[in-house]
Amino acid sequence: MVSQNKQREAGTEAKILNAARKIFQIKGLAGARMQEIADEAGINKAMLHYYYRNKDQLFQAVFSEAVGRIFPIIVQILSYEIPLFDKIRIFVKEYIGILKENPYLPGFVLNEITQHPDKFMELFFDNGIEFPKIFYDDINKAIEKGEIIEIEPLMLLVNIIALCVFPIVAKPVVKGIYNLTEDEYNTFLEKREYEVADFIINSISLKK
Amino acid sequence: MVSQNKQREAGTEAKILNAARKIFQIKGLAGARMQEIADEAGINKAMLHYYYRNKDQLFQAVFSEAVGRIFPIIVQILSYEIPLFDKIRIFVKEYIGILKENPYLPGFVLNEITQHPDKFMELFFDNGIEFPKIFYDDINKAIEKGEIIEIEPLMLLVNIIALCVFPIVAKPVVKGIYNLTEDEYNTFLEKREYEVADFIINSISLKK
DNA sequence: GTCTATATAACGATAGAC
DNA sequence: GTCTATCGTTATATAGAC
Repeated sequence: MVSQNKQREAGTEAKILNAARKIFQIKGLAGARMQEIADEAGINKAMLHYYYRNKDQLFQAVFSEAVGRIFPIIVQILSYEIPLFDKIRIFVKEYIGILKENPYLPGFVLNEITQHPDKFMELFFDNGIEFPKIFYDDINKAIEKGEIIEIEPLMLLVNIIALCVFPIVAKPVVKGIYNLTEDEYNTFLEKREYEVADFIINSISLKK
Repeated sequence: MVSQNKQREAGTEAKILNAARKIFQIKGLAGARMQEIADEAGINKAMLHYYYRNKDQLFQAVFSEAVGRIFPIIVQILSYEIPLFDKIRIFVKEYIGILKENPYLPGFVLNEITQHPDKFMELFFDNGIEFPKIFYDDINKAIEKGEIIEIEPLMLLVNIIALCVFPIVAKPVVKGIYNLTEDEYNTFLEKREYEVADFIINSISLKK
C-alpha cells in the first residue's frame, strides 16, 4: 500500500486519502463515485486503483480511520482518574469540540455501521478498543456515596453521548427548520460545550 | 365467472410502496436497487416504472411519508395544553415508542436530509409543518415562575429529541459493543421511555 | 396491468503507452 | 508513477407482446 521508494513530499497516496475521506464521509460508500474522488484529488481515476486495489479497500481505509477518530477519544477521556463531574465536563467539551471540527464524521460512522455491522465489529475489537470499567466504577461509587441518583452506567453513558453527538448529526435538520446560518449553529454548539455538562450534572446530582 | 381483475384488490401499488419503504429505509437512496425492491414486492421491475415513473419519484414517495411520520407527531404532542412536565413525560414515552417500532426511520430521515437538504425543506414547509410556539411559552413561563432553571427553549428541545432519537440511530453500535440481543436492547429502550423523562425533569426542575 | 426482452447510461476496474 | 482508452458489469429505464 505504501510507496516503496524514498519518501516523497505531498504524496499522491495522501491526496487520494484526503479526497476519499471528504467524499465518502459526505456521500457514504454507496453514494460516492470513484470519478468524484479522483476529481477531488486532482488526479486520474486509474491512480485510485493503483494505490488502493478497489473501491472497497479505499473505503475501508477511510472508515477505519474514522472509527479510530471517534471511539478511542471516548475511551481515553473516560479513563482519566479525576472526579466524576470533572470527567463529564471535560468529556462534553472535548467531544463536542472534536465533532464540531468534523461535522460529517458521526453521521458517516453511524450510517456505515448500520449498513455493515460485521465490518465494524472486526475493526472495533481488532483494534482492542474497550470501554473503560473505571467510568462505571466512578458512577457506582458516586451512587454508593449518595452523590448522585441511582442510574445504570450504560444509561448515563448513552445519555451523555446522545447529547453530544445528536446535535451534530441533526445539524442540517435544525439549521433548516430554524433557518440558522452556519455561524449561528456553531455558536449554538459552542454553548452546548458547557451547558450540556450542566444539564447532565444537574440531572444526576443529589447535592443542591 | 367474475373478472379476476377486481378480485386482485391486494393492490400492486401498495405492494410496491411497502417494499420500497423497507428497502429505502435500510439502504438509503444511493444503496437501494430497483431490482431488490421489485423482488421484495414479488413483482416485476417494470411495474415500478409503471406506477412511479422512476427511482427518484418512488424514493420521494417513501421519503415524504417518512418525514410525515417523524415530524408531525412531535408538533402534535408539544401542542397539548397540559403542564410542562406532563408534556415531557408523554412526549418521551410516545416518541421512543414510535421509533422503537420503526427503528430504521430516524437514521433514514437524518441521512437523507443531510444528503438532500433542499428536497427536505420544500417538503417540510409545503406540508405546513411548524414547531409549536406553545411549547416555548410553556418553558418561558416555567422559568418566570421559578419552576425550572433558565434554559433556551431550543436547547431543551434538542436535548429532549437527542435523548429519544440517538439510542435508536446508534442501536447497531451499542448492541455490537455490548454484545446485546435484540430483546435486551428493546428492554433497554423500554426503560428509557420512563427514565429519560426523569432525567430531563430532574435536570431542569428547581423544586427538590 | 403485467410480463419478457432490450436499450442506454453509469460505474468500477484493467490494459497498455509513456 | 501517471496517463488515455477501453472492457465488462450492473443499474435505470423503455419497448412491445399478451
